[in-house]
Amino acid sequence: MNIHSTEISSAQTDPGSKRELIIHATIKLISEYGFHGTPISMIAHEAGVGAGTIYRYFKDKDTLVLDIFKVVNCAFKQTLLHGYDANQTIRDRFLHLCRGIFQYGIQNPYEFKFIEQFYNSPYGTSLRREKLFCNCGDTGQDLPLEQVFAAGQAQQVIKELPQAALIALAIGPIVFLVKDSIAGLIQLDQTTINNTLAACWDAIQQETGNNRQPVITPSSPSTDKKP
Amino acid sequence: MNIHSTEISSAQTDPGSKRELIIHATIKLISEYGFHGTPISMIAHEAGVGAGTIYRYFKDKDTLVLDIFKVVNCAFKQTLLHGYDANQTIRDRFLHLCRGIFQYGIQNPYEFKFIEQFYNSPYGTSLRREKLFCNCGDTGQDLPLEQVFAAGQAQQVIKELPQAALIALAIGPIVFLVKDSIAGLIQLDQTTINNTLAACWDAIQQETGNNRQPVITPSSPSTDKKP
DNA sequence: ACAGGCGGAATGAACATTCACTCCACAGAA
DNA sequence: TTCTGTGGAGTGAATGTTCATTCCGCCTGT
Repeated sequence: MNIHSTEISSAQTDPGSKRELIIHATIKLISEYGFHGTPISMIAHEAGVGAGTIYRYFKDKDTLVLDIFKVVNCAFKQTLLHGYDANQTIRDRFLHLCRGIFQYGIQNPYEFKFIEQFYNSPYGTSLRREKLFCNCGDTGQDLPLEQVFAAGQAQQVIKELPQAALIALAIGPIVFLVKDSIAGLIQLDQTTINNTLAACWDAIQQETGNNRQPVITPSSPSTDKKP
Repeated sequence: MNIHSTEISSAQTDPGSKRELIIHATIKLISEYGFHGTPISMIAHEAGVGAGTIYRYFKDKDTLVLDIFKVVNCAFKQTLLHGYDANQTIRDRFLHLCRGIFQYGIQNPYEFKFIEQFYNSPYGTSLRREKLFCNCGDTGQDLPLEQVFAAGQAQQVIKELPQAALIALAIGPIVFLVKDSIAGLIQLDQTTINNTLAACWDAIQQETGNNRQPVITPSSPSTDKKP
């Protein structure tokens, strides 16, 4: 068997093995310095292995990072689905998923920043464009958050905005805040998290009527491109 | 006079000059590939100048990027303040600033991603931590968005959340959406922008009473760290 | 002719990757 | 049990490449 295969064996999940040491060192360093900012020599040093050892487990630096991303991204998604109940209300399902992102980010700062880095890299965006990034066991269909939005819009509980905008309104603030937390710029307590999650819900929920204010454009007349 | 000084002279703002060509090439490439991902040779080629020429205008690669960041970041802030009226309502001032970010990002995708990259780099976060990043003519005081939040909280128009959370709720979705737009994943029309801005306001505004729902924590009992 | 901006080859440092070697666990012979 | 041969994990110096930076000669305007 080729040792470079991505098949999961006991040797590949045993913590303390060279392979796991390399993976953790890579996640930690790349989350901080980025792909091009972390030489193999630095990874080897952080992992406490020889540089050559890394090439016993991974074909090259690209493969190393790509393989790790797949594993970390899948684990992240699995975490979100833990305890997820499709029979709950739209709001509760939404809060469950968003809270999951929050908690994952706080508990796994290196993995969180690693995923972030990857998604914002040229490779990440091309993956996202081709929708190839969701083959971790799920069938390539919509993410649960997108299902919640679709269901919520059908029930007129969630605003009629493009999916991308809803995702931005939900995830954007969380990613922003978690990054600040990881950077040590703020200290997140449970109350702030709860209130922020509630605010995210306020952003996407469809109000039932009364005093909705229109958004007027004061300066620019109308710069629509495609109506 | 030292040519490496950051003082602004006519030679430094004339578009079409070697210096400007280098700056624009750097912004474009670094916004796409990041600092370590863009060699000087690539910048020289993109700018259509010799590699050595870059060192006639900038001491080294670090200085090049840092100098550009200062200029771009200041220009960005100036754009936001254009047409800003401190006598408007909290909501209108908020929308003005957020709309400005949106428009700046769409009209200046390279500069936008460049700023993003920088803020998320180790250098950027340390700058943010030390609050040194706002010396572009302003007096180092709070950003206008923070002033709006403070005033809004005093008037009980804006939620009692930490400033960092309010900023995340306001800017997070916009950054998220603009990045998707730049990556070509979505097409932003003015209606979507308006509705997203309104949703951002919904996220931070203090509701006047009635049916506020509490956010309950289903699984975790209470993981507060500092009450 | 000459001063200085400019390009790009030259330079040395840092990098990704390779490879000849060491070390160790274990199987089989004695 | 002890000795010995073997295979494969592990190593880090060696290799060739790429990078940031320097330097020198060309070329243009005066």
